[in-house]
Amino acid sequence: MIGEKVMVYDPHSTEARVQQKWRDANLFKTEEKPGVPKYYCLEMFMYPSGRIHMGHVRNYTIGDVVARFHRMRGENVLHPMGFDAFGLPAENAAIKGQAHPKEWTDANIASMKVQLNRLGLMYDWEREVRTCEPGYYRWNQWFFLKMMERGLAYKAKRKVNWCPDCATVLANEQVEDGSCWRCHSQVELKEMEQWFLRIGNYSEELLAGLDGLSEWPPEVVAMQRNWIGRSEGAYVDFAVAGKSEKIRVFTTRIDTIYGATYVVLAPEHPLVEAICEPERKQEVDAFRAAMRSQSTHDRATSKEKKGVCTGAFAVNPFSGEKIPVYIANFVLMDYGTGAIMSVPAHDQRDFEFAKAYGLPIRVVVQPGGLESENMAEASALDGVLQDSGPFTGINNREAMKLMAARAKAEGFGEPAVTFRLKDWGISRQRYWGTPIPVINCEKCGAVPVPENDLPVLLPYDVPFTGKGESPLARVPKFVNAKCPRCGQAARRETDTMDTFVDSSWYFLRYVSPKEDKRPFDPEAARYWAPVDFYIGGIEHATMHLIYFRFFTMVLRDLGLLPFGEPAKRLMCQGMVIKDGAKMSKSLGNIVDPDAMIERYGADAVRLNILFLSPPWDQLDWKEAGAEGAARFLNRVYDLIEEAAPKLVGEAKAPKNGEALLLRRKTHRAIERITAELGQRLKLNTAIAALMELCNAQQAFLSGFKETPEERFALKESLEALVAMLSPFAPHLSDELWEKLGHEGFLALGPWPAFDPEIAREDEVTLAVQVNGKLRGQITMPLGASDEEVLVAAKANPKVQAHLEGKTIVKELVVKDRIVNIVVKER
RNA sequence: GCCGAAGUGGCGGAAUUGGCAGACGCAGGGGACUCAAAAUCCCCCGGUCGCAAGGCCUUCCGGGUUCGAGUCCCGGCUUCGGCACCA
Repeated sequence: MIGEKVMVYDPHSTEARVQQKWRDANLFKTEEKPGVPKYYCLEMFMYPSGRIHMGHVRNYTIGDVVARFHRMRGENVLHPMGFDAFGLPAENAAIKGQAHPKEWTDANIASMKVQLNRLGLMYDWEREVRTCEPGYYRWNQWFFLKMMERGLAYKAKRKVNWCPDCATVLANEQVEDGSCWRCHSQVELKEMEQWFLRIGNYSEELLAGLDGLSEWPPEVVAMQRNWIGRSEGAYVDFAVAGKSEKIRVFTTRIDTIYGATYVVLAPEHPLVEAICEPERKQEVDAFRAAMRSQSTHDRATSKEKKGVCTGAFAVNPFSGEKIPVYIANFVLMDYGTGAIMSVPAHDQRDFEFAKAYGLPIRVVVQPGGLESENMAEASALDGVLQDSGPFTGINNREAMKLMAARAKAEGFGEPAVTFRLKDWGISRQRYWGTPIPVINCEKCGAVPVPENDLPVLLPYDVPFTGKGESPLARVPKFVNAKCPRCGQAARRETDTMDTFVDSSWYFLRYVSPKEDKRPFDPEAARYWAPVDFYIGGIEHATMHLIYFRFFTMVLRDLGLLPFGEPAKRLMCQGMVIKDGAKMSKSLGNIVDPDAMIERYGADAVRLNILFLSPPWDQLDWKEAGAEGAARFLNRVYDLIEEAAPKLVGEAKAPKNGEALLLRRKTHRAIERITAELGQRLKLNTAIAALMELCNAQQAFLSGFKETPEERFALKESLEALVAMLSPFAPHLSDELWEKLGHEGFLALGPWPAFDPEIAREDEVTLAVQVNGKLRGQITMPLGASDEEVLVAAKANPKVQAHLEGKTIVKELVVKDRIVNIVVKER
């Protein structure tokens, strides 16, 4: 009975006291230690929105547990935190007149740091990175200049999302169901000059690199693969009858080219003007205008195939056949060549369009029994070519290669690979971001700012109206500049960079955050990078995590890094929801971590959020669970309080009895928990194992006989429990470690050593089945022979009852596990 | 539509990857302690038949492979994510 205890532990005073000790000892400071194995544990840094939420608590607690575990095992752990401090919410606060983005951001960071520290997270704050500081963003500008030098950054006119009411460009993320997220007016497409980074140059490597990411979640790898969207096929040039123009199409099914019955251009295709017959011009112009005014959203969601004929005819280079040229809504300008050959018999979209406009359908790939006249849908099956000139009778897969080769040989096409991944548009008409380091000169064009003039500082005093172009355009001191090339008056670029640029290389800044001559110290980077373990939300699978990989490859090609992949292992933690819905202000179901900590203490909050489910599963937050976690911590506290005084005295390793059994349980727990934390990362079952060990210790203590053997076993077991609890509940553990007579901090170890000799069972319980049904259990020495096991199994009365009057057909023994006796009626 | 993940007690979830389904915890029921309550401690807790011993059923549904399937294969249903006219 432990029940008489009056004093229960108070998490608040304990946590405050222990944290003070950590601070006094500067326990979380990190530096390179040559020769000591390093471990770089990184959680995606946070946007300083003002308050942390349960998603942050989960993400950062997972990272903290892993970081602490590795540190306890003697590795040199880098575990930094910083702030993704540029971005729209800060600017919106300014537009609403609340505060300048800088003040708003700084205040939020200050309060969020307090919240993070309350959780007891092991961060080396001397390495903190804030992307809105000139010391950080100047390197964004520097990378941009390097990319310009290499032709990886370029300016081009592209269509962007445009909100007519706010008179500004919106990022894709700011378009909600085709409407402006702020004023809800319909978003239009507008052509604007934008800066792009040539991520497309890295398509092949980004794709190939996925094969090496064996420690990334397969679903993230799959998402990236789809996003990159590699597609093998061929370009084919169709001459336009009676004109000099040629239409280049991209197709993955060149084998079906004899079945092409028309050609379609995207409405925006530059050739439309030139090839359109005069009598069709009016109709064509009207259609193009209609497409132009249609929102991105409407165009993407309406599946109806619509188009008009241009009156022109294209010549099939294989057959010489003349087929009509259309423009239609389902052909996109920004994929392939913006033009397709249509084969209605073998492509569903082409089929639908042909049906709607009465165009011929012609089967050329015959899988067997297919008739052009009565098809209900297109056929994508393989087969033998028919009506295909010299290729008739050849298998279509074979024909693909032959036909692409022929196109190349005859000069009207070539094999080709296209990607869905598009170059990365980084221009934002915003204030709170990295100024793009370019000066626009009437004579010299877009001229890079000389390296020596970096950083291009973001001016402080700007008008925040929320209307029109970037607020920077209204700051004459910023805009007016001299062309670095010719010295004439020129205009500074007023767009700022997408904030995904900031987060693409922050992991490298942490290795030498104070460096001011270079973005990072290459020596330190060689020591710490790449990241060993990276944790964040899956929502970044095709955004941040692609940019992050792309930047690493570019930096490698700039000679700054010896590797091209930024993170070895990735975990995406699951979303935290409440009552089946995502936590949000509008639903009023936000759980405030501060209130939870107030009630149960940081240790209990940490333990609870990890115990409820595996880290990668969605988690429905239950407040009741925190009570369970707090209860467990209290039990551990009581246990140590009661046991500690009894541990003083002679201790000797037991050879048998209850004490040996406790040692066995202890070492099995060490084995299990070490594997969970080191490899599997199912932190919930690691906690369950701690609870089981604690239960065993309580039972042991209630019958404690205070012999040297029992003392030895209990002391070892309690020390293991407290040490293994410490990554999860670091405050209480440090306190209890002291009660057990130790000095120092558990963050520094030791992690308990596992002894397989002690963990090994000498007896096992085997299940005995008859015809696959459990009928009894037998206890045998470990490693008992099949014969011995069968004798014992058949001697078991419950088993016997089921063998009586039957013939044994087969006997199976799985060593140390199970016996199955198969019988049939006599 | 395509790609991916998942479906186990009242609930969150376990199950060493083919070997005793339901660990650990939450909620619930019963008891102890208490004048009483809280806290704590002990016992029970998938369904069903049975006084009991015990039997039968049970991992979304239907088939299959196997001595043996939550786990593997085929077909279907449901939920959640991602992409979405990508030629």
